[in-house]
This record gives sequence, C-alpha cells and structure tokens, in this order.
Amino acid sequence: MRPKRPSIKDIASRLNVSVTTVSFVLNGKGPEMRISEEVTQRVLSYAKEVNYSPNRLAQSLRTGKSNIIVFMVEDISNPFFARLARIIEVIAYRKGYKVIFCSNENDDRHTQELLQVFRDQQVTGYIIIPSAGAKKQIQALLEAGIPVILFDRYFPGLETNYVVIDNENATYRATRHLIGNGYRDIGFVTLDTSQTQMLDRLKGYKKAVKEVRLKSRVLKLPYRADAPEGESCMRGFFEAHPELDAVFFATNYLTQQGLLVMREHFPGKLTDWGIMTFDDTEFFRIHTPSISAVAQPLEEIGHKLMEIMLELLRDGKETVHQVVLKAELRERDSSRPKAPRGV
Amino acid sequence: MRPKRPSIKDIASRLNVSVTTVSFVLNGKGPEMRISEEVTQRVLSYAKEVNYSPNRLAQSLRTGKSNIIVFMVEDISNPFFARLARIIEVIAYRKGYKVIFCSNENDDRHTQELLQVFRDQQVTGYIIIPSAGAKKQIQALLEAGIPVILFDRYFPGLETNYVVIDNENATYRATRHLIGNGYRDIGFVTLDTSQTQMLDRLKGYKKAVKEVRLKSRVLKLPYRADAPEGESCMRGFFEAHPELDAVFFATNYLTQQGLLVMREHFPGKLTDWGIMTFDDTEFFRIHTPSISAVAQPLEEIGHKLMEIMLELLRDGKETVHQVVLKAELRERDSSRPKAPRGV
DNA sequence: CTGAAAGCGCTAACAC
DNA sequence: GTGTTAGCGCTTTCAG
Repeated sequence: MRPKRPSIKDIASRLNVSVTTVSFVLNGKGPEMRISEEVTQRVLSYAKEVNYSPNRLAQSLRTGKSNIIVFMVEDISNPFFARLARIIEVIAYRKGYKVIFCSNENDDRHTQELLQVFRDQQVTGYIIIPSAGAKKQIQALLEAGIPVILFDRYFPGLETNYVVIDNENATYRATRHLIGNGYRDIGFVTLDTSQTQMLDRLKGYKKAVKEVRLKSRVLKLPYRADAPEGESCMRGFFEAHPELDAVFFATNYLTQQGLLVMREHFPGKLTDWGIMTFDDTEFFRIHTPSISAVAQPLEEIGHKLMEIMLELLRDGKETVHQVVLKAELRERDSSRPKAPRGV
Repeated sequence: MRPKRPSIKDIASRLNVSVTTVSFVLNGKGPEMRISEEVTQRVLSYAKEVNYSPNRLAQSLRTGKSNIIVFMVEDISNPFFARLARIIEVIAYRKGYKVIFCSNENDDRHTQELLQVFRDQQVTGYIIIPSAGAKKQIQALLEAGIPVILFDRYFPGLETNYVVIDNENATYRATRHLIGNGYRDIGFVTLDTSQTQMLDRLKGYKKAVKEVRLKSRVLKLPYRADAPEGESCMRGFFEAHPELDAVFFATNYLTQQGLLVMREHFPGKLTDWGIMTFDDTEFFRIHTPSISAVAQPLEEIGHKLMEIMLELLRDGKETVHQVVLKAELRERDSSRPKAPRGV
C-alpha cells in the first residue's frame, strides 16, 4: 500500500502497451475491441499481480456515475429503517454498488441540503422516504433523469416509482381483528400529518369501526412533538376516555411512548387493554404482554426496492413501478380476547 | 438542474478572468493570493447567482481526499450502533463530511472486501469496530497514513487511536450492585471470543464474584451461533443451574435472546431473578420488568470519535488518542432486592 | 495581482 | 489490433 497504487498508466508503460489497450482489457471490452489474446492475458495477469483496482473517483468523474445509491430515511436509528438499510446494503454491495445512508429527520430543509451534497457526488440513484414538502426536490431529480424510488409514502400527484404497503387494508384488518376479539372502544393514536401512509392507516381504522357502528376515538399528536410532550398528550387522552378497552398505535415509536405511559400511569391497562401497533420490532415480540403488530414485509420491500433500482440503472426509466405490498398481521397476547367487562 | 451545472471554467469565461482566479476566490484564498477586492466580489456574487457548487469528485480526484468517513460496525441494525451512527452522522455533516455506514458482520473477509471498496473511493477516514482478525488490514491503513479510529474494542498490541469504555470496571460495578441487592448465584452469559471488550466484561464479573467468594457461573455461547442455537444453549444453562438467582448478559442481543427464553420456558424467573444487561436500549427501559443496564455513553462516544477524527484530518497523526470512557449503571426493576429465598 | 498550463486516473473517439 | 489524444472539473506551481 505504501508504494502508491498502480494506475492504468503504470501498467501500460510496464507492459509496453497503451493505456487504451489496458483500459479495454480491464473493462472486458477486449473481445469487442479485438485485442489479441496474448496481450489480454498479459494485462490481466499483471494487473492481478500488482493487485490493481481502478480509482473509482476518476472513473466516476469521467463517466458521471458514482455507483453510489443513497438511502434516505427519517431516522436511521429507528429499528425499522435500520433493518431495511441492512437488507438493501447487502443486495447493493453484491451488485457492486455502495450505499450511503442518511436521515432527513422528516425535515424539508434537511432533505434539501442532503440532496445538494449528493448532487455534488454524482449519486447514481436514490431511495427516499420523502419529507412532507420534498415534492419539488423529488421532481427536480426526476427531471434530471436520475433514478428515484420513494417508499413508505408517496406524493399522490407525482408520477414516480414507489414501494409502499397497503396501509389502509392492513389497518382495517388489524382493527377488525381487535373487534373480533371483543374489543369495543378502540382508541387510535396517530400523528397530525397529511402524509399518505398515516392518512391511509387512519382510513383503515375508521372504516373498520364504522362498519360495526363503534365509536371512533382518534388522538392526533402534534407532528413534531418531542417525546415528553407526546407522552403527556397520550396520558390526557387515556384519562379523558376511561371507556377505552383497546388502543391502536399507528407507528412503532408511538407504541413505545404509549407503553411507557401505560406502564407509569395506568399499569393495569397494560394487560386489560387490547393493544395493537404498526411496524413490528423484536421489542414487541419480547414485551410482556407481547404486542400484536402489523408487520411490514421488510425483506420483500428491500428486495423490491433494489430490484427496481437495478432495473432503472440498467434500462433507464422505461416504465414507472408502483408497488403496493401486503402487510402481515402478527397476533400476539396483547390482542387476545379478555374476560368480559360487561359492555 | 437541466442546463448542466456550471463549472469553474464557465464562471471564469463568463467573467473574463482565469480559472485560477476563480478557484482561489472560491476556496477563500483570495486574500492570501491578494486577488483584488473587486474581482473577488464579482466572482462570489456570480457564483452565488448561478448556484455554483463544486464537483466533489473532481476535487477529490485532484486532492486525493474524498471527505467521506466510513463508519463500520458489526451490524448497523443493532440499535446501539444505529444510534451511534446517527450521532456521528450529524456531527460529520455539520463539518462538511459525509458518512458511509456499513456492516462487517464481524467477519474478516467481509471487512477486507469493504475496505477494498473504500480504498477505491479514497475514503478520508475510518471509524471501525474491527472484526477479530482485522488487525492486519488496520495496520495497512495506518501505514498508508490514513486516519483510523477503532472503537468498542481494540488490538492490544497495536498502537492506534481508539475510543472504548471501561468494560471491566463497569461490569464489576454492575455485578457488585447485584450482589449488594442480595443476589448470590449470578450467571454470566457471554460469547466465546477473545475480543477485548468481552474479555474485560468477563474479568469484571469474575473479580466481583470472587471478592465476595461467590461461585462464578459462566456460559460462553459459540461465537457465530445463530439465534435458535443460542437460545437452546441458554435454556440448557438455566436448566442445569436451578440455583441461579440472577443473570448478567454481556451484550444487548444476548439479553434479548435470554428474555425470550425466560419468557417461554421459565416465566417465573422473569420476575424472580435479578437481571442485568450490557448496552442499554429503549427496549430495556420499557420491558416488564424494566431491565437494569450498563449504558455506554453514546453521545460522548460519538463526539469523542468525531473530535479525534477531525483533529487527525486537520493535523495528521501527531499523537495517538486512546480514550477510555466510563459507562453508566442504570438501576431498574430487574435488579431490585427480592424477597429472601433463604440462601 | 492574475493567467497559463500541468496533471490527478480514467474513458472513448479517432487515427493508423 | 493498438496507440494517440482530448477531455471530465479541479488545484496549484510557476511565470509574468
């Protein structure tokens, strides 16, 4: 490593051939360019001998492509995103792409700044959970002909590739499951936002309770609330609705907050209530009681995302891929039928 | 974005100055090079007008520096690493660096391959949790004069920068805490590995139990065991040692596995036993019972890592930084004194 | 004070 | 079949 890494030029001069020849051989264009078998072999073996590996920067500078895929989520420390990141990473590396992860904190300005940075890096493709107001930036990328895939949510008016799950139906089914197990007053805790995935979840819940003529009780937490604030809101909600016998949290971190609130202020409800969460984590499986969850098919999402990305990179954007996957309901202790309370 | 981005050349020709002048001005070397105030202003304002931003690739190619920092951990989906990643990311971006995360799966070959890829990218600096046999590769980086900081563990013989915590003392104190609360038969569940951090944790445990003449009962799980295997080992261990009244898990994922095993096969022990874990997560706080944990100071580790990294990037490696931070014991329900069992 | 020019390592059109 | 050469966009030495 000390003696500076060999370049194509070094190889060429050492072998008394031109850089072109070397470049062609190394890029597998030997046959195409009808480089003699003998030269090809010499180049190849010498390259291996000196452990040649191309300078990707120079390559990228020249070709305008960096083979870097950006994976932008709200917060990489959310286990849901972290696990997905891992899946994507594995596939991408196998295909010779690198992945840069980053968190946009669901903030438009932050998204904007990050995209700016990446533009400078000639990033090859983007997989993005867009913040609410990022539509314009996404559009800019699309117009520049750069592969973009949204996931988790999308912009209804925008013709882009995306991979999402059927939030409405999944929530609907989970709510019906609660109802089927005897719960009659189901609270729904969500965020006050207009993002598609959250709206759809709310819709699914409402549809289910309406169908069986139950009351809908929704708590919309202020969107950018910090944890303590969210917790006191929930506490107020639970106190104001002593009639509740179940609660459905619309995201995994809401559930975490909610469980904490219940544990501290309403310990009895932890076992009395039906509890359902959206987005499964190891945590919910081990919790006592174990928490029933709507689980997004992480592996499938990751594979689908990369499948589309690779196709886009290969063929350019011929067709728009809009994929809606099904989520899985994982029934656990927290939603089993409880002893009747005489409702 | 459509009309190709402006380059220095474009600016120069538009303003009838040379690229050199523009480059100097844009890099803040105007004063140093005594570029006239007037030209400086013209360049600056025009650059802003066309929203100029340098092509980082070209810059990197020229300078040999990419401003990319690699953050390599065992598994980015481990919440401990994910949260740390987040902290590092924030600091790095603020300083104009990008961060590439990746997971080496604690595997030497994988580490090797990744480092190879990054070498091609002229990565500026590395923050690494090394896999057991990565000493040679780390050494190669050091010899090439590339900033490297290890964390979580280190190689005893190798003079490198690292940030770790005082594993032995932390484990010692946590074990003493259990003992102080009346537990007398404390099992220690760890991995069969020679990595420093795990050895130190074991040492701390042994020191504590020896001091008060208790028996040491250690389960070393096969290093690369998959989850089911680990679980059955633990189950066997618990069954073979009915005298245990507490258990100390040496990593967060061992704890997760352990809790699952207890929940399924020894539900009573979940509340009867004292439980202690290494590495805190949200999860342990919310679990019932809440799990006492030795918490690594994530913020501090992240800041320290970046502080050292920035210094290395600025000054080159003048001194070697070896930082040992203190961990915090978070006492929760799982380690409170239990009703006496008549030991 | 400013400009010309070399060159980072690679690709690819073009020439022989 | 193979070589020459012109850049990609930028930094920096050297000359004025």
